Amino acid sequence: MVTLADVARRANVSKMTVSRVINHPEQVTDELKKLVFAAMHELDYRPNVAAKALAKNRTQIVKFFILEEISTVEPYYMNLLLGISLALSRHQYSLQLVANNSFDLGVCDGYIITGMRKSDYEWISRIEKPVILFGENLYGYDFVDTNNKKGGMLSTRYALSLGYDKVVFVGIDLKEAFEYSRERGYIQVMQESLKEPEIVRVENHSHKSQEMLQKNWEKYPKNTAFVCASDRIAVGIERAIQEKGANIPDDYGIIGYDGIFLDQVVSPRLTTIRQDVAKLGEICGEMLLNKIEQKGKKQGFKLLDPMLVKRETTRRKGGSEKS
Amino acid sequence: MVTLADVARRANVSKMTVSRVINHPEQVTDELKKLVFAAMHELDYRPNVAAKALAKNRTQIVKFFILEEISTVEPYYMNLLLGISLALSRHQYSLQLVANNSFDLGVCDGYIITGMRKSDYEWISRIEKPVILFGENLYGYDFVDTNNKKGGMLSTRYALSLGYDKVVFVGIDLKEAFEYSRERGYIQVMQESLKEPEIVRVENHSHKSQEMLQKNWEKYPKNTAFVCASDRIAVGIERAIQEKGANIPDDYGIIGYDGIFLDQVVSPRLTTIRQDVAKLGEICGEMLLNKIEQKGKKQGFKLLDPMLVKRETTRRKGGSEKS
DNA sequence: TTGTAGGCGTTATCAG
DNA sequence: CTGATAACGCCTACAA
Repeated sequence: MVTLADVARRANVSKMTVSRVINHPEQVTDELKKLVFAAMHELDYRPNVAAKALAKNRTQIVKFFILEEISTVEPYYMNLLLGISLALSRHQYSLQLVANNSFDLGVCDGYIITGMRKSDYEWISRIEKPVILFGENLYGYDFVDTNNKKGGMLSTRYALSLGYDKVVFVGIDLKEAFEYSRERGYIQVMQESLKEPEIVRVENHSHKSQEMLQKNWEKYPKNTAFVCASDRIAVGIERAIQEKGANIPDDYGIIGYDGIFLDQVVSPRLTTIRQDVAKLGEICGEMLLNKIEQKGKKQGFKLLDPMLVKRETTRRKGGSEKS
Repeated sequence: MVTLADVARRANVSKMTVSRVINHPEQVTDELKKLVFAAMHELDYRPNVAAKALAKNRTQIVKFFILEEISTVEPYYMNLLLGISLALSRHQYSLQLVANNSFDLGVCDGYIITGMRKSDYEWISRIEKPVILFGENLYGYDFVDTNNKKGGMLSTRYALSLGYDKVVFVGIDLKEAFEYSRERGYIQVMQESLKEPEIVRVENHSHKSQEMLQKNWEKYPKNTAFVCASDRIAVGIERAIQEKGANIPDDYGIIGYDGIFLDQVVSPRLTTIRQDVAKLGEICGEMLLNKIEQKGKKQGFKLLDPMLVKRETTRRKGGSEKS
């Protein structure tokens, strides 16, 4: 195993100079830096994480809390984790996952928390180490999310542009910020278009949205588009329409939200709002590492713009659009 | 921070005695052990992972390699990861995820690898640190999986018991061990029942199995059951049958394989073979930790029995069965 | 069975 | 700007 000392010997400097080249390069002359880098490269030096952690009184571990029922967790979480892990690895951090509401905080340098609901506010506020939330919130916690309002605007605007007469928002029956933001985007675009918003909310299960539409079928005449707050909901809407024998996308349009996995596995494939979840994960990781580095300093929030993915549950305007 | 030294002082023993109580309790008298445990408890002592790692020349890190295209990865991987992480955490290990075929092995104590194909054999065999595969293989690597043959037998036997006349196996178009095992289970039960096996293979996408069935619809008369090698495939089969306006489960039965997420999100809900993926993950983690502890000693393999989950894509025999 | 001394690889601190 | 020294908390090896 190559250590700092080996590199130091090779470069004819002290261990401290090597250490500084790594951690405080601005304190070292360019000349020495060059020498040291060369030596590190020749010897293929890999810093020893444990030693660093010990010396700095760190763990180099981040915990990822999933507060939702794991069975209802969206499949895109896998991508989120990949992104997080990527960012952490770059800084020699690694990951522990915590689910099932085991409130044991354990030993680590910081937390990424997802699926926070109002009721979690209290105990999260007690955590002393740095925390970043995945998912927007109104409690002042630092967070990362897609721009949910923009997502709602994107899909609504697109539905209107395709000439659907009635555009209904099918939301998730949760009083949470991300949901309100998507609805706000919908409402804003509707009002700008001088249309009356119409929102219905269901649990985030395909069978619930399916049931909702079956029961209220007569409320939705032909030429209606359903702008949904999740792909799960969109899938249920799609099934209900198919059951009625109506035509998708000519009579009815559907736009989902999430764009990972589920959208691909139905037929016709969902037009949806895609979030770059892996990227979001990366940003989460970086933000947390910064916060750790800065002794818990507030980081604010970061919103990533979502994209519209045009597929088979909405009409074509004509022209060639990507599938 | 409470250290070994603090505990030692409190218990009026040396640091080494405390260390021994933790790592080699058999070398310490019961009397002292009691004292030490009491002291640890009173002080809420938590061992410092970094220090331990440094002293033992370990990293306390395990890498998880995903060799499949991440976009085709099954949603159940999230549960697998939770299981792995749980096992690792118990032994103060943490996790790094690696995807996108970045062949950088990095620094860690061992690897869990999933999605290995024949072409990966070569480079995996070069890895010096302990490796456990998730997914059965014929190359002598230690692995953890469900009993795929048993899974194939379970679903085939159930289909036959429900009186479906023809029972067809819709497999995944991959020359891999897990697929062969599922097929073997199917074939064995068919032969025991003096029925002719009939196997068709498609890519593991719902649209592919759907297409297959659309094209070959006339081959499958009423009273056929499709035993599928994945829920994805089963979902496509279900859609194709519905398109034809045939009745599920009376005219046609469907049984999937995996039992996480996808089975719940279609309608009617899939009868399927469920794997306890989180448990599998836990076992993976434990097996790897053992292997690390035993300096790379061969661990063999561990198969977990899958379960049949009876839902709505197969007939009822009568009686009350869980949904 | 228990204790002592030394070292694991890194970084902070202080001196030059 | 660079170097020597002393931690960081634990474990191995050896001594008692």
